[in-house]
Amino acid sequence: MLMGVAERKERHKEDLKREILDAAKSLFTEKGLEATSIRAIAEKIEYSPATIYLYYKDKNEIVHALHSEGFKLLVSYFNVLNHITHPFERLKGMGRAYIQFAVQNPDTYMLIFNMDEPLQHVANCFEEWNEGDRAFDILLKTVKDCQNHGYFSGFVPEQISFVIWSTMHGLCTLRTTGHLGHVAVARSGNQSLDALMASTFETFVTVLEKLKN
Amino acid sequence: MLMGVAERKERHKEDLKREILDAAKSLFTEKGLEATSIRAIAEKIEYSPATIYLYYKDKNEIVHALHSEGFKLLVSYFNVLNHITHPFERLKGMGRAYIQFAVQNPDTYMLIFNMDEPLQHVANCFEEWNEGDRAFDILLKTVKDCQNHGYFSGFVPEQISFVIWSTMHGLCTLRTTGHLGHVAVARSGNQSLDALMASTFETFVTVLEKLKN
DNA sequence: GAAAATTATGAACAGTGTTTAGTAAATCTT
DNA sequence: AAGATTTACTAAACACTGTTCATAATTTTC
Repeated sequence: MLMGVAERKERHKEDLKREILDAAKSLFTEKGLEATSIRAIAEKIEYSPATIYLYYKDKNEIVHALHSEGFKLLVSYFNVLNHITHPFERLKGMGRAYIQFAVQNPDTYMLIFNMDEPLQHVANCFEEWNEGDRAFDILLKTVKDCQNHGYFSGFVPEQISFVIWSTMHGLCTLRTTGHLGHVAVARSGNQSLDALMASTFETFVTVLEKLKN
Repeated sequence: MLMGVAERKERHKEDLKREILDAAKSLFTEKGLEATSIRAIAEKIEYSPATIYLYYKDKNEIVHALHSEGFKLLVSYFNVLNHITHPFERLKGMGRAYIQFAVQNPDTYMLIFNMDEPLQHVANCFEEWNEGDRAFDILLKTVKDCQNHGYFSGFVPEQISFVIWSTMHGLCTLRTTGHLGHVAVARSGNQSLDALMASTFETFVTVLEKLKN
C-alpha cells in the first residue's frame, strides 16, 4: 500500500470521527443526552448505525470524547486571562470566565461537572479528570498569589480554593438547572438571570475583598 | 359496597402505591435512575409491569413522587434546628444539616437538585418547587435575622442568601459527583472526605463571620 | 347464585444500545 | 488487467426499554 494512500485513509477516518462527534454534540445540546440515539446520530451523518461502532466503542465513548472537548473549551476561556498580572484581578476574571462558560455552554457544563453517567466512566480511566486537577491547580496557585498580595491572610489556601470553587460551581449549577431562575423570579425584581448571576458574583467578590489586609 | 370495604380497598391502593415507591427508591439508589426499569420495579413487588401504570401515570410520576418525598426529608433535617435562637448559630446549623442531608442521601440530593429529567416535569407543574421557594425563604429570613444582630452589614440580604446557597450547593454537588474527592486526594493529606467537607464549611463560616459589625 | 365493577395481566408496539454475519468497495499482488 | 485480499459498510437480529390495550381474573353488588 502506498504511503500517501494510508495517510488519506487515516485522514478520512479522523474526518468521520469528527463528523460523528459534531452530529452527536448538536443532537445532545438540542435534545439532551439521554434522548438522542445512536440511530439519530447515524441518520444525521447518513451512515448506518453499525458504522458508528467502527469509530467509537460505545455511546459512552462518544460522551467521553465530548467531555474531553468540553474541558478544553473551558481551559480556552481561562487562557485569555494570562495577561492579567494582578492576582486578585485574575481571580475575578477566572470567576467571570467560569460563569460565561457555563452560561454559553450549559449542556457542556452539565456534561463535564454534573452528569453521573460519564463519571463512572471517568472513575475507571483516571487520565480524564487530571484536566480537572490541573484546573484546580491554577485556582490554587492564583489564591496563593493573592495571599502574597495580602489577601486571604490567615487562611489555608486549599480551603479558600475549595470555598471559591464550591461557590462558583454552585452558582453555575443552580443557574443551569433553572433553580436560580425559579427562586429569583419573585424575589429579585425583574432583573435578568444574567444580571442576577453577575450581581451575586460581585457580592461574592466583595465578601472575598473583606478578607484583605 | 360497604363503607368499610371501600376504605379497606382505598387503603390497599395506598399500600400498593407505597410498595411501588419503596421498590423504585431502593432500585434507583442501587442502580441509578436511568438504569432501573418499570419491569424491574414490577418484578420486585411481584406484579405485572402493566399494573404499575394503574397507580402511576408515568415513570416520571414515580420520580416526581420520590422528588417530593426527598424534599420533605430535607425539611425534616432543618426542623431540628428550630430551638436555636441565635440566628447565626441557626444559620450554621442549617449549613451542617444541608451537608448531612447530602452526604446521607446522595441519590436523593442529586434527584432533587441536579437531575434534569424531573426538572422539565417540575417546570410544568409549578407547585413542586414552591417547596424549594419556601426553603429559600427560610434562608433569607435567617440572613435578615443575622443582619439584625450585626452580621452582613451593608449587604443586600437576597444576594448574601444566593451566595450562601451557591456555596453550600456547590460543595454538596462536588462531593456527591465525586469531583471533590478526586481533587482532594492528593492535595489535602489523608483526611477523610467528610472531614474535608467539614473543614471547608468551617472556613466558609469563618469568612462569613468576618462580615460582622 | 348471576351481573357489574374493579383489578391485574399477556401480548404487542415503537423505541433503545449493541453485535454479528455477510456484502460491497477499495486496495494490493501477480 | 485479473484475481486475491484487505477494508468499509450495512441489514438483520438480540435483548432490552416505556407504554398501551384487549382480555382475563377477581371482587363487590344485587
